[in-house]
Amino acid sequence: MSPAARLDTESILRAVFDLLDQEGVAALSMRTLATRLDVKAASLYYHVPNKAALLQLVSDRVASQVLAALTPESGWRELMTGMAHSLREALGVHPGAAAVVAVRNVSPEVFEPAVPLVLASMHAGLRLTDEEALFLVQSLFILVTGHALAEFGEVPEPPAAPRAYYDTWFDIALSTFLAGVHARHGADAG
Amino acid sequence: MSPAARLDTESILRAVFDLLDQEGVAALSMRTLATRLDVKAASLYYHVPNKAALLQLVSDRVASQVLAALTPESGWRELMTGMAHSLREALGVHPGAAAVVAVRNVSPEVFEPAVPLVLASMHAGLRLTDEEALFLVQSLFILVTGHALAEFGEVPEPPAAPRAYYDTWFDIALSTFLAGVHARHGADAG
DNA sequence: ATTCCTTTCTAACATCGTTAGGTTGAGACT
DNA sequence: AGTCTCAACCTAACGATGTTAGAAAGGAAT
Repeated sequence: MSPAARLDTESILRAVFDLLDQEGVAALSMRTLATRLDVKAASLYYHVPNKAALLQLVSDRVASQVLAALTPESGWRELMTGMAHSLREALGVHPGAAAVVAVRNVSPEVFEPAVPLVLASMHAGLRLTDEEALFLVQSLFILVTGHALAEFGEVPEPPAAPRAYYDTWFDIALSTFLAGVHARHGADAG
Repeated sequence: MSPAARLDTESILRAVFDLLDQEGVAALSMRTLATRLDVKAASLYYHVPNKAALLQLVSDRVASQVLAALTPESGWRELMTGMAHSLREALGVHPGAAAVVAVRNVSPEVFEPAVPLVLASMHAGLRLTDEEALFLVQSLFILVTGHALAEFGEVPEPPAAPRAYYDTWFDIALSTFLAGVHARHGADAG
């Protein structure tokens, strides 16, 4: 080591979230980001390969938070409602991140470690293949992300409709999807 | 009129779709677009206020195509499967447009005219309020769009998985959602 | 011919992501 | 102590972007 590093990937990522939350995705440039960190833009490239990789980090961070919040040994319904709610909450805390997460697929390194837990829960009370289980979970992810995107289009402009509107929409979308999962794969149904 | 207009909003929009299809959203700049039309970039601004408005036109065009394909006097299931399939087909024909459509809400001017038809179909065989019906339709829209986005992330790079993978995923997501709608609101259920 | 009005142009602005190459300064080694 | 090394930052510049102001072009109307 040498001149006590002012920067690292983690601190940069934190600044990205701050900037995203306060100014929105449109205000996120390598220069505005660097300014927040009392540094020049080029310095960021020592810690991060490029902007795309930085945004992928944002997406993966949100996803890994959601996956880390999963409770093992739970049933499929608990898993899916938990996932949906914690994802929605994460995107509610970081509204500017919704537009970033929505257009990016989660990295396999982030998703794959959670697969066994997901499959175990999905098979607890459901009759389906592994492939079907993962498809359903990914679809739920898409549904929640897309919903958040509709709510926080271009932060920080406030949503067009009141919060309650999106809350009920979310509840309806979620419970409808879960009802479909139960109807098609529920252990007590066909 | 004067020097026989080479440009109009419609021809520009066509060129946007062509460019989107062939080179992807990353290659769509006002300059590349103008070059395709044998014109300089600034000329576009006589016909379109800015790039954001142009992308909104793309989104609205896709949406209005989908809504125009709806068959009146149909049941809710026919409506929703028809919507889902024609939206997926439209985004399959214009893969680069998926990223554009996904991050934009459909303009009210495009959506509202279709509301009566949508509500009539949704009420044919379903017990729910108007608000619930619209929520479900919008959720389906989000689901299909998000799915297409996962498939065609950054066109024209080919998808990571084979076509069949996304086909079965799509079928599972759609039929699960529809099963949920039926389970929760089917006229013969509770 | 001259005027008028629509459409396109040239030229420029600020900002963007990114790279090449120079500077700094703390710890390691003699 | 002096010197070397190398991580971590800087300056400066590149080309590309969206956008605007204002000039030019060229039919249509007088």
